[in-house]
Formats: sequence, structure tokens, C-alpha cells
Amino acid sequence: MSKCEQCIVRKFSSLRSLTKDELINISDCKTSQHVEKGAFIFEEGDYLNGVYCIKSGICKLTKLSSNGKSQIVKFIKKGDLLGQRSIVSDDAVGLSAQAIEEMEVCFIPKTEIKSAFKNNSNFSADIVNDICYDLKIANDHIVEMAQKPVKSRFAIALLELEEEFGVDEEGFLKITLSREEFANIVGTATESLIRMVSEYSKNGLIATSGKKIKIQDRTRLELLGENI
Amino acid sequence: MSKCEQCIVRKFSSLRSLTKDELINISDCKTSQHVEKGAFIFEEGDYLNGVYCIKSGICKLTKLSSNGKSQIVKFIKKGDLLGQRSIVSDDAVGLSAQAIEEMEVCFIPKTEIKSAFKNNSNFSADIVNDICYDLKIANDHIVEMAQKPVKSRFAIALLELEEEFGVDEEGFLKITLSREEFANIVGTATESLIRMVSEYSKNGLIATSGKKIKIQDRTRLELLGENI
DNA sequence: GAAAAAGTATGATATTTGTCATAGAAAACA
DNA sequence: TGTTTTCTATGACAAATATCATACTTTTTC
Repeated sequence: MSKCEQCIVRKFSSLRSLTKDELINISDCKTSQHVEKGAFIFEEGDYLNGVYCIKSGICKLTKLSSNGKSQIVKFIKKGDLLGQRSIVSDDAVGLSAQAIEEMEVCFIPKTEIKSAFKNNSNFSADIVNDICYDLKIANDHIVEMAQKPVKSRFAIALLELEEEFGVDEEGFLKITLSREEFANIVGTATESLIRMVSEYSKNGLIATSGKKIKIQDRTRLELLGENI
Repeated sequence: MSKCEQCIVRKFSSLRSLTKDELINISDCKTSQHVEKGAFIFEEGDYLNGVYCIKSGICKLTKLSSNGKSQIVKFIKKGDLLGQRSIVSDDAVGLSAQAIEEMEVCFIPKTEIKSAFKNNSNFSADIVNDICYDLKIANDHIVEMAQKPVKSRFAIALLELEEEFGVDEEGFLKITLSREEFANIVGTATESLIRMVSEYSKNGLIATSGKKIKIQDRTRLELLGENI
């Protein structure tokens, strides 16, 4: 079993603030697991008994709306933590986490994380900072969803995905999503999203190759996102 | 100057976890201030140097969209804290806080709160718990805004406002908002919101008296919110 | 490698929502 | 008290978006 002290991934998250001893403790009781594409790490309503640290791969955090549609709220990638709320709360999780590519994740039991949280105020400050940042982003998304038309939201989503996941040698977004998944980010019907892909391609804003999408004209996309 | 140790309001927030000594320290360096209706406690982009504790009154947290429209993200009332992020971060705030009725608030400087956060893990756990809860609510709102039509969102907003602020002797919502403010919660045009008020009144879902709104048929409003 | 399934694409149409115009009601003001 | 300003209300219309139908492509499965 690999050791947390030697794992670079921890440097990307709040875990960077842990002391050597704390890391060794955590390393001793963590468990690694492999997650297949499409598998759920947890589902809405589950009770978590600890925190997940993502070693590789990407998952989407989704929530079902009462009309049956699923909304993608956030993506989680290498270096991110998942389930921080379980450190301080015994409530059920409000979101599902589903892998969109193969993943390697480590599970750290609540008790260990909790003791680090209690004894290491740098760590707890880091956790608070992370969650506050998530909250700020979530608030931005509320405004975006409430005030901007679907076309702007799609433009913004593309720019954010490029920012977060980068592009390959040919300039295509490294993250590959189905049209339906894009629709579930933007909050629109799949058909509407497909139409936008066609339109943006025709107008030279983006280019596609199968599922892959590449941003061609960032400036105009940004303008579209502003919706002025 | 009133003393935090004797202030009941603290029992509603994370401050309840502070020790007597910590409370006395904070009491010594806090400042009280009166906020007129319509005045801003802080605005998007400001840098906060501490946390506000709300003694009385209500304010709205808003964010401007790039198209100039303002979105109400959350309400803050008696017993709530404001600006928790400033405890662990020096970033500018992302939202404006504007009083919708007269308020009394206490300002607690960052340094004091920070030291309590560092030394009292019950307090820091409480803070994390609060913010996590806000994040959960924010995620719910993202889904709602993205997936539900305006009519459902208005129905949900009415139910949430009744839940959060209660009703007076006649059953009217205790919180009074202009039609424009309602529109800024729901994320729609003021005219559209006014039309919904008319429609819901006609159908017996709500009743109005000037600005005041009363829920008449909770069951049907809930159904509308589900949008089935 | 053929059949089935899932995903993508596009047209036609209905519904939802926003915008602009106008008018009445209420509140602020002088 | 009359006047101005803001807020509420409603109609007419335009724009945005969803839905339904259908066809084509790609992927999966046996």
C-alpha cells in the first residue's frame, strides 16, 4: 500500500497542511480503491464515514431535480478532496459522485481526519478556505443560472472546462463529456445543447471531432458569456 | 456597550461554542453599529476585516450579473454571522450585503475571531458546519435555477421565505419585499413576477395586501414547486 | 460482423419568458 | 394639497427554449 507521506497528490489539497506524524497516522488507516468509469463513489442520501482523496481520474457531482433531470454541480479531479462535510457533520450527502473516467481514490476514515482537524488549526483553516471557495463559486453559478440565457451559460461552461482541465496537443478539451452531460451542466435540454454545438461550430467559435470539443475563438465566447 | 456574554443572539450562531473567556475578549473589542434600511454593510469587492454578528433586522446578499441585473442569493437575519470567510482568507467578498430593514449588527475584528478559531476546535467545527450547510443550500439552488421554470421557482421562494421568516397574526409573510426583489430571488423579469402574483392570487394560491403576501394553499404551491 | 442500443443531429411546433409600451396606484416630497 | 417619482399592473409582441418526431452515426453486444 502506497504511503501518504510520499504521495504528491496531497500537496494539491488541504492535506498539505498536515504534519508528518498526522500523515503517517492517516496513511496507516486509509484504504485505496479503484473506481470504474460510470461507477458511483457515493450517492445522494448516503452517509459518509470519511473523506476521499482523489489520486487520479475525474468524477462529476450531480443532483437529481424533482422532475427527474440530473444537474452537474461540480467536477472533482486529481488532488481534490471529497466529502469534507463528513468531518463535522453526520448528515447524509446531498450530491452523488459518479466517475466519468477511471479513478484511483483513497478513503480516509472520519476519526483520523477529525483528530487532525481538531489538533491542527492550519489544516482546519485550509478546509474552511476550500469550502468557502466552493461556496463562492456556487453563488456565482446561482447568479449565472438565474440571470443568463442558455447560450451564455454554455459559453461559460466551455471556458471553465478549458480553464479547469486544460487541452490536449491539438487543443481539444482534455475532459470529454457527452452532449447530455454538457446539457446537464448548462441546465438545458439535450437537443438545445446539440443545436448550440452546431451553431457555435458553424460560426467558428468551437470545433468538434466526435465528442471532443476545441475552443476556436475565446474572445467571442467570453463576450457571449457576458451576454451584453 | 452591551456584553457578548449576556447577548442571547450569540446562541443562534457558531459563537455559542465560544468559552466564557473567549466571549469576554471578543466583547471587549467588538463594535456595534446601526444600519439603515437600504444601507450596505459591505459591497462586492470590499475587503472585510472581521465578522458581523446580526443582532436584529434582515439583509439580503446580492450579486450583480454582467448584464446589470442583481440577484438575491441569500437572506441574513438575527443570530446569523456574516463574512466568515474573512477568518481564513484575505480575498475580497463576492457578495454585497444590503439591509432590507433597519438593523443592529456587531463587528468582531478578524484577529479575535481568528484566535478563537485557532484555539477552540468546537468553534471551528461549528463554523465549518455552517458553511457546509450554506454550500448544500447553494447547490440546491443551482439545480433549482438550472432545471425549474420560473413559476416553480417562485412557488419555492414563497415557501422558503415563510419557513425562514414566519408569518404575522394574519398569516402574511413577516418579510416584506418589493416585486422587484422577488424577481431578483427567482431570477426573472419584474413584469413576469408581477404576472405570477396576479395569477397565483386569482387561483387562490396566495393572497396579497399591498406589498404583503400570504400563502393560501401550501399544498398546491408545493406541487407547483416540484413541477411534476 | 450483424443487430441492437445509445448517442447525435435537425425540423416543426408549442410553450415559456422577456421586452417594450402604457396606465393606474401608492408613496415620497415640497 | 398638489406634484413628482416610484411601484405595480396589464397588453401586445418578440425571443428563447422545450418538446416531439424522425433520421442518421457511432458504439456496444452477442
